[in-house]
Amino acid sequence: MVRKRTSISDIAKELNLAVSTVSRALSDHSRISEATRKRVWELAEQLNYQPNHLAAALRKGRSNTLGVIVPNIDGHFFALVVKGIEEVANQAGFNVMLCQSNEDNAHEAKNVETLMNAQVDGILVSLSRSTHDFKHFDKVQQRKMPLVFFDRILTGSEVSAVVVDDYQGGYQMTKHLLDQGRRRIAHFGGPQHLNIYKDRYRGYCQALRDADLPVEEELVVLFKKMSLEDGPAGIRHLLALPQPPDAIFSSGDFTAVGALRALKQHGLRVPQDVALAGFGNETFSSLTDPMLTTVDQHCEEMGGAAVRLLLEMIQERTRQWSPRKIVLQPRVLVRESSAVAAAVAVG
Amino acid sequence: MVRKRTSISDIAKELNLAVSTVSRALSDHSRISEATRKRVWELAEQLNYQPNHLAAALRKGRSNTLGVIVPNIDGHFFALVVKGIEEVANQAGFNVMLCQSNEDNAHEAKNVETLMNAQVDGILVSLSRSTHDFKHFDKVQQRKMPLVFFDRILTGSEVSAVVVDDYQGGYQMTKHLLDQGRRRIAHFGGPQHLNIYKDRYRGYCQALRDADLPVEEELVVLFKKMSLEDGPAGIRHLLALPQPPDAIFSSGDFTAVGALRALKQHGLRVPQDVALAGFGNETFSSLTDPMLTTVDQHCEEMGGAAVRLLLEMIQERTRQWSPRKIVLQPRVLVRESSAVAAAVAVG
DNA sequence: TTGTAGGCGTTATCAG
DNA sequence: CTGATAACGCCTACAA
Repeated sequence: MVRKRTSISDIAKELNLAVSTVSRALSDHSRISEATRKRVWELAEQLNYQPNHLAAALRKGRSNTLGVIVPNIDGHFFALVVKGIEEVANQAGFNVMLCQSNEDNAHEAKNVETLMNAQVDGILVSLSRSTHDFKHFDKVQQRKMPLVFFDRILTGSEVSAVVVDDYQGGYQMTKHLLDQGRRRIAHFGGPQHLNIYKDRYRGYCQALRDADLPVEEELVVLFKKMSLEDGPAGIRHLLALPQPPDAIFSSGDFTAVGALRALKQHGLRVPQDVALAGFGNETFSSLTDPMLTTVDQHCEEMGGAAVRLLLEMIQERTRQWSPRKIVLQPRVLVRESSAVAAAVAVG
Repeated sequence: MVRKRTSISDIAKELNLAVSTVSRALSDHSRISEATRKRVWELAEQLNYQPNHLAAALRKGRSNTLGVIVPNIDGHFFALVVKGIEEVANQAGFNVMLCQSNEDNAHEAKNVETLMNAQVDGILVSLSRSTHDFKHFDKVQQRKMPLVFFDRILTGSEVSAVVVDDYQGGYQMTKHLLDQGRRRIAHFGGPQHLNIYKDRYRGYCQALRDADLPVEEELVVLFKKMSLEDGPAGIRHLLALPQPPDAIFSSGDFTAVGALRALKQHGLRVPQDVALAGFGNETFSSLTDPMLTTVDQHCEEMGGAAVRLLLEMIQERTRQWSPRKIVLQPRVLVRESSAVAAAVAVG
């Protein structure tokens, strides 16, 4: 007794109506007599009718599904962004198809293909760390498929995007460390072809300059992955200097925590000997001892904003969008690792 | 100049073939002359033909999409499970549609509707913490839509599922604490209608009994959410006892870390005064000071296994599946918070 | 080996 | 206000 789904035509037959009439009754759209509208709805309810979205999608040319590509989902940041994306998308009646690039360029390209084939109505992307060019997005743009980037984009690219003002984040954080009286501030940074790491670094530099301090090359350490393990490596480098730093601003929380552990092992006290600040407000950053000063990026808002931007593009009939950028202001969270007297949020 | 996507019939026209021939050539399926096969593929390539999956899905009655419902995605556990799900699903040519229930029953019910309407070929679910019954899954089963639960299921329910042997996890962890010489071991648990919390608790009880120790009611604290904030609350309760515990086994890492912080604030040393163990191997559990002993659940494997089970069900033509359960063995990770001499992984 | 025809479930466009 | 009919793009008997 395998029940087939009831379709619009089942209802039509039962009620001696034309399918088109039923369709209209169901979608409330055109002019329909209240009487038949009611009859149709009641029977639909009774037969537990569920519209076949695939058919509708095929007919209408839109699937009501958004594609999302993120480097990964097991970090705090993207998990929250995805949460924001999903929430807003669902509210607007869109489903979300999720893909992870695993920080891999080739995988990302495959994801793009997948989503295009799945006929999504638009794509949201945050670039993988190994992505240096846009060529796998060419097809998307040729197809005039709405495309919005978030957080990670290529430096200097002209695309629609929602990003955090990483420059401000880097600037404010460095300024905070300066305000604490620190003068030799080191920096742990990530790959500079990604806007986020580049901008944080730029903010750091500018803050130093504004304080009439030089940017000392030996105090800047750039990593490829900004992983936990990079922390100890960075610390080794810094402590080997003739004049080690009295503060470190890391462009990522993972590396910061790695550094924290390494500093402790070297017998240095945080923040007394070395102040430490991260970036990203990962879950664990408030669970370390001392708790890590970091920068919050409004992850969920970012996801929501990205979806709204994408939906706008989808709604516009003229498929000629000019790149539009939304910039969110980050927030410095001062915690124990940077302030001798623990303080509250700033900015 | 809005390019329409090229369809199978465009190719057919261009090559003076029937659409069916092209279709077959493209899917390599039936017997086709090598010559035309080649011609078709070449033109397809040249025109950058992309199959319209919606149409195929409509025709074949399967969308090659799996639906996933998780309580949330911003914790380590589900993020990793989803990663595993996605990986295996993609390899098998399936897309993943993601929904979060936000630990809310009503939201979960809505998610189910959404996925059914999206015509997914099967659904993977981990129950929200506020879900006490299966009634919103009735329709899924009526429709004979493949359904697999993972991790969180209702205690004693007969469904296909992939779970961790939480009983063993609880047992082994408690045994580990006993092996460390602890005799008054407290337990922080979660809602008992969920298998995971119930089984961890059962394991705890049995380990005590096997050591000829009583399960003392005052040492067992059950929480609704197992959040970070529950930790301090639990600690307050335990320290107010005439005879406080010398160890705590928490059914979740968050509560454990909250407890860790509270213990420190009370001037107690971990593990010297109180040994502490969590459950879940959250990212942060290895970043605390001391590092937290916990239980790893093979999250990604769980996701993969769940997908494989679901795919099996999808492939079976007879839509008469008998509930099948896969049980993964957890792994106790001994770290600083429970062992005076830090040790290695056990089990 | 290839072509013909019908249909998956909806929606849109015409008439009536 | 309602009905008939033609797509949407693809697949699959069945026929040639």
